[in-house]
Amino acid sequence: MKKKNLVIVESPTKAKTIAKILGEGFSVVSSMGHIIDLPQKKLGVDIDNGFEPQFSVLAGRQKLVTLLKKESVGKTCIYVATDPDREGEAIGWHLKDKLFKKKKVLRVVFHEITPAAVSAAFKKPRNFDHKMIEAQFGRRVLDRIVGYFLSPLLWKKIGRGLSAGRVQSVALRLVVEREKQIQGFLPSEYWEIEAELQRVDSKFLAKLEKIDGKKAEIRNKDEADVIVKDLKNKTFRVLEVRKSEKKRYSPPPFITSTLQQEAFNKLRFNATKTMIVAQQLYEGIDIGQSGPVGLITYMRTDSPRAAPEAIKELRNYINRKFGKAYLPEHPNTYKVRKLAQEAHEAIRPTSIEMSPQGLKGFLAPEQYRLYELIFNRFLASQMTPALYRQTSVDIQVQNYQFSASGSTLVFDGFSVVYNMNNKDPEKNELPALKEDEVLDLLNLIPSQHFTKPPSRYSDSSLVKVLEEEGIGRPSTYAPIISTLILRDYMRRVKGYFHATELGFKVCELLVEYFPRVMDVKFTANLEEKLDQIEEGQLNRLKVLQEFYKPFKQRLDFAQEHIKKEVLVTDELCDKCGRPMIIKWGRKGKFLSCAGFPECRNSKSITTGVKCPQADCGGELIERRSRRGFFYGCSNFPRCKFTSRDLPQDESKSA
DNA sequence: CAGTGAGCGAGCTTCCGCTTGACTT
Repeated sequence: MKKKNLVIVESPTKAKTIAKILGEGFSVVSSMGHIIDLPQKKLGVDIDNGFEPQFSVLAGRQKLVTLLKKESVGKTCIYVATDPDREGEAIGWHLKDKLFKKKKVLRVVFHEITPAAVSAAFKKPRNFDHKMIEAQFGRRVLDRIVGYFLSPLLWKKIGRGLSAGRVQSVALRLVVEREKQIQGFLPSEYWEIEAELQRVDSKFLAKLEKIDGKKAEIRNKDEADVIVKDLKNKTFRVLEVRKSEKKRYSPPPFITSTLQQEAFNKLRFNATKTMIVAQQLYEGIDIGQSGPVGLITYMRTDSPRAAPEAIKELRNYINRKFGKAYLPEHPNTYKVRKLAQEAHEAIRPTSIEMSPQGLKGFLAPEQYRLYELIFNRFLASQMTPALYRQTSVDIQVQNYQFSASGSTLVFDGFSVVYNMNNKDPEKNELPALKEDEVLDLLNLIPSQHFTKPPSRYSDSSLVKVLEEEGIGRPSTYAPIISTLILRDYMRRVKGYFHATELGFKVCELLVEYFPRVMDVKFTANLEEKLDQIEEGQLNRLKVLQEFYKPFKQRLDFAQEHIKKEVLVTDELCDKCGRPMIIKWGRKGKFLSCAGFPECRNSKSITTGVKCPQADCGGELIERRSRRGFFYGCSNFPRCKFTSRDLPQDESKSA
């Protein structure tokens, strides 16, 4: 039978699934994201003419355009089934507007790729939502203006090839500010005193909490010694025993941000690796059936909702495998984040019957580990809470008060399959205690501590803040991190981000001259306005005008007032005697004669660490390649020494 | 996982958000 209709979706995997559901009569092709966009080489926004965007076919996408046109020949209707969010609406509209102006084009939306949802959607197609498209155009144009105005400012004032943008620059700010907190942190000493107590034959530890009714603050050894001495041979008496029951609720199924966080915390995958492996699971694995099978739903999502069919299947599974006690009376539901667009459902296994163990032989080790994580998280999401019995006890010793607490697991619930990162699980088992009971003091243990600075961001914690603040989208969390590293604004050292000197410089310039754009809340405010455009209460032109006027003023001011940074060193040019200055080139920093271009002398900046190769005499230089940073010898190519880390220089440790 | 580079500045770089592929060395 001849196919009468054309369906366009965004992802090829989705195209395959939908083709199967729709069957005969529909030809399904994918756009692979945006085909039409602003040009890359120029601004592409007519600022004086209502900020009109100049959209054209993206470089390298012409082939796809030809294919789509060919596919459309002889079709009665084109159904645009791109994702049901702002971007999807715009992708679809561009297709209609630029490629199929004279054709019959209808919009179809569904939030789950299940036969029921897809069939229902095709029964009630609609027209394009122009308010939604306007909101996307507004977002697109604002981002273009911010990025393509600020980046050249950085080229002019700091160095070539740098970049700035609404999202990346705020992410950079978070990392830089954390770095500053760490640099400025002064550790302060404090002491804790624990008492080892005994009742009949069971022992436990209690901590000194209060002195004279106030929080105990012990600053040094002398103070601790005085207290320890004072406490010896005193009576420890139980003041109060409190008992409570605590529920720990099951976690929601994964969305992109939480998957990236947990994959880092539990598997040590960075955000990019998590997405690569998830993509493999989504696209399909050969599991001995005819053709590959997609093991998980779409991995770029901000919604924790799961398809009703999937929840039904899961509840049956829980009942069968774990029993009634693990199945809540009603399905668990989870809150959707405020800025979520909910185009896709949660990340979950496509079938709960495909257990990780059963697939182990077909999966690469990292695929297995990620699939197991996703599988167990989804499983846990529809199970009953874990139940704990908590006991806490206060113990009085004259004007001192000690406390101890312990908790015991009464019922494991969801935690039988998924471990949330609990704080130290109950090492302190408390005996049964009664009020007024006197305890034997076995030992007093004072211990020295220092306050610690906040820890640096990791893939996990950075993605967490970005998501909480509404900065970036599921498809961009991993690329944001990659960009900041690529620009050398920060480096990943053992999984944690260290802001670089360049990162500091760029951040400080932007914060000083563009405080509004650099505000962490800027994106959330923008999102509110975009929502208002979608609701018809605001128009795109107004949003852009309000933003642009003060922005342009600040830009002009910055252009005029920021002096091109010249970093003079104490080194002198060995050709002309003028001082050497630091410049940022394509491959990082280098020393240039201040007399450039009359004197073209340049040198590498050495680390001051000698090359460890015997009889080499060179010094190590930081090098930059496509794969990141490393240290090489100044005598290259004669000496080919390289190292990822800076070796310890014995000549320097005096 | 191993291995990355050889001058950088004079005409180039850049955004955010969708999505995967890849004629060349």
